[in-house]
Amino acid sequence: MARAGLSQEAVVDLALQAVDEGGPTALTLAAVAARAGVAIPSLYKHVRNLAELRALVSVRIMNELSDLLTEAVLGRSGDEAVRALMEAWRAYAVRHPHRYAAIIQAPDPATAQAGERLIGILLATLRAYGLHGSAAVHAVRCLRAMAHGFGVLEASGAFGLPEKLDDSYDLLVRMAISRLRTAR
Amino acid sequence: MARAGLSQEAVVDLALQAVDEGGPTALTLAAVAARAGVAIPSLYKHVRNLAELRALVSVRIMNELSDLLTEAVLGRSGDEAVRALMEAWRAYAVRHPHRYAAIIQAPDPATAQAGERLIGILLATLRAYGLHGSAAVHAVRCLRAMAHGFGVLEASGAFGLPEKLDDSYDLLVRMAISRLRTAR
DNA sequence: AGGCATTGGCTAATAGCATTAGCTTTAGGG
DNA sequence: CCCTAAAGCTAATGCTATTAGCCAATGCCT
Repeated sequence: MARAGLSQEAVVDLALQAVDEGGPTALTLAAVAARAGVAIPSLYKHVRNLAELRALVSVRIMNELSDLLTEAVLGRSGDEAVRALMEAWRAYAVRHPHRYAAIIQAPDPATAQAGERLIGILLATLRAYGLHGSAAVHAVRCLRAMAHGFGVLEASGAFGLPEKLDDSYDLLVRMAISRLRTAR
Repeated sequence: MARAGLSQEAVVDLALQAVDEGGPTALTLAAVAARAGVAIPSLYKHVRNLAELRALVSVRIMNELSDLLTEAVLGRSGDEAVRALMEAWRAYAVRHPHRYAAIIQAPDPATAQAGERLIGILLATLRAYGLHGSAAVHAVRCLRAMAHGFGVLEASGAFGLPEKLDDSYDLLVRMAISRLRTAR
């Protein structure tokens, strides 16, 4: 029998595909195996169990987001960088709502590391405001809470009113920026 | 055989208990039935299926939160009201992290209604700033994104650094308030 | 080239879950 | 006192993850 030529990478790819199409609850070993054209137990050769697969998916998503944020702040600084960062963040959540909804996982070492990378990007962006140490940490947490909260709510359809979401997000970003400038 | 004397209310009570102890994934018909001292299929006399039970739990949680927020703003207005509101919100998420994590559900009519009640409270609180119509809607969305984002991240243990979370949240609230005052 | 260990696939079996069907018993109102 | 509606039950189905153990393909080493 010809081998399918799977790998952990490939399995995670297919898992992401499943998430994109059916949301986080559609990430099932059966769905991934079907996509791979393989029997379910074969997946255990590449992944310890479903929990690990979920963690791997989460890490992949966080890294994807980190890449986009890095690209967004390249060549910018200060308010402009923060605005670009926040816009890129939301753009990712809007473009891949299901994927974004799958980002939250039980805390485990692998995802923690991916999360630290994300935080590092934010910290670097805030250096332009002269924020270091604890002040920067607090500011980063605020940016995360804002972007993540908006992303989660938007992705889950919690904003039902007809007002434009772009305008709401714009206000949110201005809330962040104005305080950052004075919080030096 | 003596009846257990269940009701939809009682089933939701037990479901909430299960969520509190084991998180959203612990909300299973088996767990609820065990708590009720009843066979699993008996639950279907009180609840259409697991999805409906989840929605009912979500509604219950949102209403609980709404009650707390209402109480928090009673007798206050303006900045003080917003600060009390945000503090109460976070306090709920901290006190019941698992419960808070179970709040997000697929959009359905019942939860939508509970969500509108929450939004109504926020809108009323913002009236003190002279915010009406669209401006108020945008501001409400920002408050929701901030409080919810922080709550989700804190409840899931995403804030690992030693800096005090109280201070981070305080900065977040100040970000909101300062812009609200000038956004009239 | 040939042997052989490693690897990646398989089938079969188990156990937990939700859901449905259909039966029995309880409780309470005429 | 009956008898109907509600609330419980058991049994059966089908989906899920997971484990055990088998077999074939791959590729390295001589």
